[in-house]
Amino acid sequence: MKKLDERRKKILKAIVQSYIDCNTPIGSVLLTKMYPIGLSSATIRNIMAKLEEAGYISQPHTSAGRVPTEKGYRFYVDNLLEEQSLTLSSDLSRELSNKLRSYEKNNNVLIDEAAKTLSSVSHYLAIATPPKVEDILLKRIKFIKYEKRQVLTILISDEGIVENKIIELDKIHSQAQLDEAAMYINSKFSGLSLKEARERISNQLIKEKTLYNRLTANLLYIFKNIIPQETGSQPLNGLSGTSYLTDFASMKQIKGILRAIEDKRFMLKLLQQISASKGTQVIVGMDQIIPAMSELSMVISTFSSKSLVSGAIGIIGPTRMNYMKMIPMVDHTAKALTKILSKF
Amino acid sequence: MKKLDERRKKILKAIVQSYIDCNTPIGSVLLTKMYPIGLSSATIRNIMAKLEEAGYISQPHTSAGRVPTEKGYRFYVDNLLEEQSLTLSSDLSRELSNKLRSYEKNNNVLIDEAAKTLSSVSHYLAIATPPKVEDILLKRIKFIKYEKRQVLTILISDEGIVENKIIELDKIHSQAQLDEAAMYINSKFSGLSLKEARERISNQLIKEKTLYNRLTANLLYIFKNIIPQETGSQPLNGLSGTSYLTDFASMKQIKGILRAIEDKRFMLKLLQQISASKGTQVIVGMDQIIPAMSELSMVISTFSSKSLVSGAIGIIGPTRMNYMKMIPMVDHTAKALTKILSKF
DNA sequence: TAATAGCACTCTCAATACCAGAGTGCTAAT
DNA sequence: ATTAGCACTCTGGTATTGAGAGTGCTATTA
Repeated sequence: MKKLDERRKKILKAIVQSYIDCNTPIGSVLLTKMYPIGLSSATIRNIMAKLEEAGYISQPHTSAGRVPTEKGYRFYVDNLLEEQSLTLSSDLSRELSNKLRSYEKNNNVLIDEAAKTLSSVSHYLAIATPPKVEDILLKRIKFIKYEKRQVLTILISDEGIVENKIIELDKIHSQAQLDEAAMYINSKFSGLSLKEARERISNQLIKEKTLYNRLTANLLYIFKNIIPQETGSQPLNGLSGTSYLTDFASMKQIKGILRAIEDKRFMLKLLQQISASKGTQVIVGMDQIIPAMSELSMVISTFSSKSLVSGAIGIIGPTRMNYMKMIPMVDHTAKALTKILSKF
Repeated sequence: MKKLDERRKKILKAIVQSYIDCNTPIGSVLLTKMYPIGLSSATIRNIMAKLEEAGYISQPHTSAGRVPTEKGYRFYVDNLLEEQSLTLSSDLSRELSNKLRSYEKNNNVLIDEAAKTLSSVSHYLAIATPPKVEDILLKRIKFIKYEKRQVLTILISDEGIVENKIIELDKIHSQAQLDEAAMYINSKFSGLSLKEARERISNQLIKEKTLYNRLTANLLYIFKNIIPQETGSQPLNGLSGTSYLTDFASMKQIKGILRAIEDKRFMLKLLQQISASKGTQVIVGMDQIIPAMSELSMVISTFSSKSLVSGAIGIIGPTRMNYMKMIPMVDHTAKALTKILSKF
């Protein structure tokens, strides 16, 4: 799998790069002209034949040039991109960071803006998944007497207000009573993730009905129902550059992508894929995830906030995209996001 | 402009409808076969020549059939669609209403869901603009002492909580002090629209600096800044069925539409267009609004909530869509939305 | 006199043929 | 081991052609 001698690597790299440049199958003659390899076209042809046999490149038809296969791209990304060349121009790097810094305040807007910036510099589709709501750590809950039997309930995490709702109790209670109940609930559940909190409440409500007074039990129940669920119906948070789709995707691919975006199950699969390992990674050929999305690739990276809740941000483009530019771009953006989120 | 005799109307209607059905230019012979008009193809040809001269239909090229022009569609929609035929099957009507009723709770989700339903039954792109934030009527503002100098500020309207934020004051104040300031502010501004409120505060802060004590002035200032602005950057609220685009739009059109959606200025233009008159209306040929969107039409309707704040919901499809089905669909959905929103 | 049948004409679209260009694999020579 | 040379193959663009569909005009009919 990995035993390609130096000469073959060199040729493969040249093929991939010129294919990325020209978007046209690469023939042996053309290659000798573009790259100053000290070899004749005939020799290149021999090497190409070997590379094809090994599955790294293929011919669209007899007597066309060669095109990298998925395996070819994979190898290129993994072994042929040297670290040193993966740097962002300092101009671009500054531009990315600055744009983001101006949106520090609001997390959702920040993530949206990150996707927007990424798509506008890459000219590909940018997507960002917000941090999983369920993993947010609860700081405290607050009940505020509002009007008659109505109570304003607020869920607060380190990142700010998570959820708030006006709910209606069956009886009128004083603010002091509410405070007492809140204090009790906080003592038991603050510090947990929302998911854990919900689960624990469910258990306790069943087991120890008698432990709580009526009000506390009521509020606990309400608390549980207020915790936002990962419904899968909420719209995709950061999504930008859909109009670039027409530049690099076919009708079929566009349909596939748009459907995936609306569907949201796509995002879940995606998250599974990438959450396995941290850092920036490249998915070559997305037909594994969504059929009809072959020929498309993804460069994606994870970011995280102070409380270690993490999301992902990246781009979707043609498999023949310029990885040398795109990888550092995504990487930088994700790191900038992490920096800003952690500071807050 | 309107003086088409009965026979010509009949022919125009037949042309438009069969073009909608077949999506192919309609010739005189074909027409006589499909519709039992008591006329021969030669006669039809004569009439067609007149209709073409008057600008209602056109030929893609000599010796192809005729295709309706925008003017032709316009006339068809305005004069040739009889009221009686514009009814929804009761099945579909029930389906639409039921689906919506299950989302009564949350306005934004409700509107999203309405768009989703609309796109899934029409197979076209559905869009919905949420009510203008600026027109929401302010019910009251509330300041809640939170922690040390921090204060939780909540904006409430008839529809529920509009905005909330934790802000930081320069000094510590008691809840009583905060309540007093809130009471004062409420007495002055509750009942106004958010827009009006903001404007008035600006004026008063300039003119009557001396009238308020330090805290009230501070809170007024904060209040003003918290009022959500129509920034144009917030993502489009209800948008569904983008993947259907590939079924009826060309690459160019898709690009145009996607760009418009991301841009949001599109929505403003749109709202201007339709807010002029209430009810369901048809925009034939959207190149007026967005160039590159010719051949596309829109069926859109307004809806409103209790406090008369109104939004719009509709579909975008090919100009040759089936208006007889689409108009009642959109109409019904908008009415159902209004019903649900008013009840709440 | 309005409607119609017939006919010559026009234009598109699909199929076919053809050719230049680019690329390959193989063989023989260096 | 590398290379030059050559015969062969395949695509993509450009003509060419013929069938099909539709029109406008004219002569005919009721």
